Amino acid sequence: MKINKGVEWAAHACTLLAVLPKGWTLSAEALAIYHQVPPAYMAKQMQALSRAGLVTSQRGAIGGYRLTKAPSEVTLWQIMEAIEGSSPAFHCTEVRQNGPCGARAQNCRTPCGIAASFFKAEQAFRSALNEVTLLEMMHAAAAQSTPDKASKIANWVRDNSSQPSQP
Amino acid sequence: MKINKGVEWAAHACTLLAVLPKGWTLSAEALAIYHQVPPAYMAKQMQALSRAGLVTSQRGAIGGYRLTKAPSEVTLWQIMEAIEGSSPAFHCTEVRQNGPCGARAQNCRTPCGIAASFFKAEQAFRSALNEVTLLEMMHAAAAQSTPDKASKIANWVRDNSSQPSQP
DNA sequence: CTTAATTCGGATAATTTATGTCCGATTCAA
DNA sequence: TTGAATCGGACATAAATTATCCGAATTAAG
Repeated sequence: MKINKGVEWAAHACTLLAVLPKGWTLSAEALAIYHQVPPAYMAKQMQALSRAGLVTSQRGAIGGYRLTKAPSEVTLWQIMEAIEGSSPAFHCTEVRQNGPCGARAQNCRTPCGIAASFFKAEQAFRSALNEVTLLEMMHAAAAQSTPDKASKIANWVRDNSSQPSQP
Repeated sequence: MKINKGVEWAAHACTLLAVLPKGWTLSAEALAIYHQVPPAYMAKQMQALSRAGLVTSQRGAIGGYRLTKAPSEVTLWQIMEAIEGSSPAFHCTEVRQNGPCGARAQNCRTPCGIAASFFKAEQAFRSALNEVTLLEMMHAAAAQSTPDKASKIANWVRDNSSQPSQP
């Protein structure tokens, strides 16, 4: 069981987008440079976030991404789900129906004890991630940051973000 | 994020070993036939369970596997850990130290908010699996079984298990 | 209105991991 | 001694992750 690297990148990218002035955008390339990760792959994660509706993309000359919702309305699970999909990690292959003593399909309407336990555990996992919002991650990052670093970030964001004209 | 197929097989195998008369064993091949899965790959999972100490292997003629502990002392997490290993699913690559605004390593002694949240969620996952014992899985399987199937299993186990001599 | 610049987005390779197989060395009962 | 069975590693295959490329779309500027 391993969580995609893209989930980590997407979470950090969203945290950075959250500190952006309202209406401004950061391009996928800028996000890749900021986090020092492969640009094309970073772009792929952003596209997944866009498909999931967590970010809005702005095309064209000074385009980029911005958050769709307020940071308090975005959870870590939503970000992970956008990248990894929502299918369960434990995929029951109905082993109980196999072999010389296999059960009939008609007696397998409800999941077996093993599958049920894994579903429950995964639900606990999702719930824990759903309780963490982007706002809290921003605060956690700010708490670990130094004043020096904070201004460095503010300057970099100012120099690398853009404000598309409003329609 | 996907859980190895072997985890499911190992869980079912342990559930079957749990109904075995005390001291008797089932070979990896018998377990593979019972669950209708590739014998060599089933054997690989059993070897992992053996390394983890959950089952005891008996080599030689009429050898096989038996549970090491009582079913009430074996949890679903122990089985999963034996197959998948205990390394976390979320591997933090310390993205915060990268790029133009990267933090210094000396300021990264504690995990960032994102990594901490994932660790917590994984802990919830593990705890949920740790609360499910093999005994409960036996009971769940028995509850879903029919009298007809129960005797079928009993007969099959009688015909395919063996009782090594005690030292 | 045209052009050039810049972006997103899907299609496409490369790499890593998971899955599945095979065979010799070892162990034990008959 | 022999045969049966396991263990463990080495070896193929399939799948998923990781990474890259290039066209279509969009927009600012000339």
